[in-house]
Amino acid sequence: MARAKEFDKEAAVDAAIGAFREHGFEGTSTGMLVDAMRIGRQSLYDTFGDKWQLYRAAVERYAAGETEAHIAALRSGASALDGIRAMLARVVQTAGQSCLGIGSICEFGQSRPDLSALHQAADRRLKRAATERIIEAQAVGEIDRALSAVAVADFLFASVAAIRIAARGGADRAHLQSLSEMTLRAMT
Amino acid sequence: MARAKEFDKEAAVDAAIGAFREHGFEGTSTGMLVDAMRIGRQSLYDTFGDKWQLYRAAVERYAAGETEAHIAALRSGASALDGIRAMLARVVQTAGQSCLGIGSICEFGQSRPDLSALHQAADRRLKRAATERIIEAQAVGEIDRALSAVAVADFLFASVAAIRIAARGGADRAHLQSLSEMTLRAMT
DNA sequence: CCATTTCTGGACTGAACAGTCAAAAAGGAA
DNA sequence: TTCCTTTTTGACTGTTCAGTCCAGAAATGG
Repeated sequence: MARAKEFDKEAAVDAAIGAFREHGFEGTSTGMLVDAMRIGRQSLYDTFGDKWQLYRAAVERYAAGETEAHIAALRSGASALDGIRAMLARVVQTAGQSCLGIGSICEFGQSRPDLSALHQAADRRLKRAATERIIEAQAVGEIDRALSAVAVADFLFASVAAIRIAARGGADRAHLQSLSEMTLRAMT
Repeated sequence: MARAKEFDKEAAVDAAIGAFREHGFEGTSTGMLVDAMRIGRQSLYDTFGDKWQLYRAAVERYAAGETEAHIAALRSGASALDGIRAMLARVVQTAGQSCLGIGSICEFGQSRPDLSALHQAADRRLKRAATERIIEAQAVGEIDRALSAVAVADFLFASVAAIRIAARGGADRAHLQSLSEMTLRAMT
């Protein structure tokens, strides 16, 4: 055996997430990453390969955490609709920090298949969970039965993106709250 | 007097818009701009100052054109609601190209006041026009009178952003169509 | 046709960039 | 301790970047 790593890999990725979400991939230099992650330059390259692979690792970890939080909120409510409300409330509350997922999609669109694959995987997981909860809500009449549950789930996460972009553009809490109310209105 | 400019400044900015909307500010090099705009490197610096000023000019012109198109669509319909439908239909149809406004907000957030000022100006103009039309629609009962017209306008443009991001993320026409229908559902 | 200005193209500059190297330091196993 | 392996550190490399400079060609109006 030999010397053990001094830093925590996941904590380092979290720090990278913080840098990338604020400045994007192109706007974040390796110097900024080294500073933010508090590790040596070589450790970065040894551990993650290169800047792009680190970015992918950051997007993947961010997506996993965000997906988990969304699903936990969805399941938290007493009723299914309460779960959806809780999810939107969390989005409004945390909208002060920009979303790495949206930033990544805006910056690269469909031009990097390896990145798109990460987004699609998170998206599927998220929409499956939401669709289940929406069907539940429809069963008890909390959400209009005439609507396609999948279409409602699509709309729900499109609205999450809308709220986050509005926040990034400078909208205040009250405006975001209003957007989330309109979102709920569309489905009930 | 002396030689007149050979290239059309506005056409050059349009070409810059094409480059910036696809790759963002940081992702677009001056070399790419010179190629896209079909002008000499020196002409670019003589005419626009530097890369950032060119970017601002691009965002400004893009915002002006997009605002104009949205307002024209809003006013095109026989009824006010038809105008809103027309606007959303145009957004769905043109969602194949990424939006420079959204890209710009995602990339820079509130960190560049000169950029934020451009966005705010376009936003105000757009929301004023939309609010007028929404009030009109409420008067004839096409849109729920219980809603705040301003909140509906906010939601409408948030939904435009949502549709465009969904498209950038790979959603097909049918999905975007469904999002626009849900948007209309929230206000009627 | 001359003076003036602009366009073009390429060469250039200093800074910032992503990524590498090699020596020093640190841990565990014998 | 000694030896081997890995991490760390900071200096280093070649490239690309934004922006400048220059010289010649082209176009306009006096």
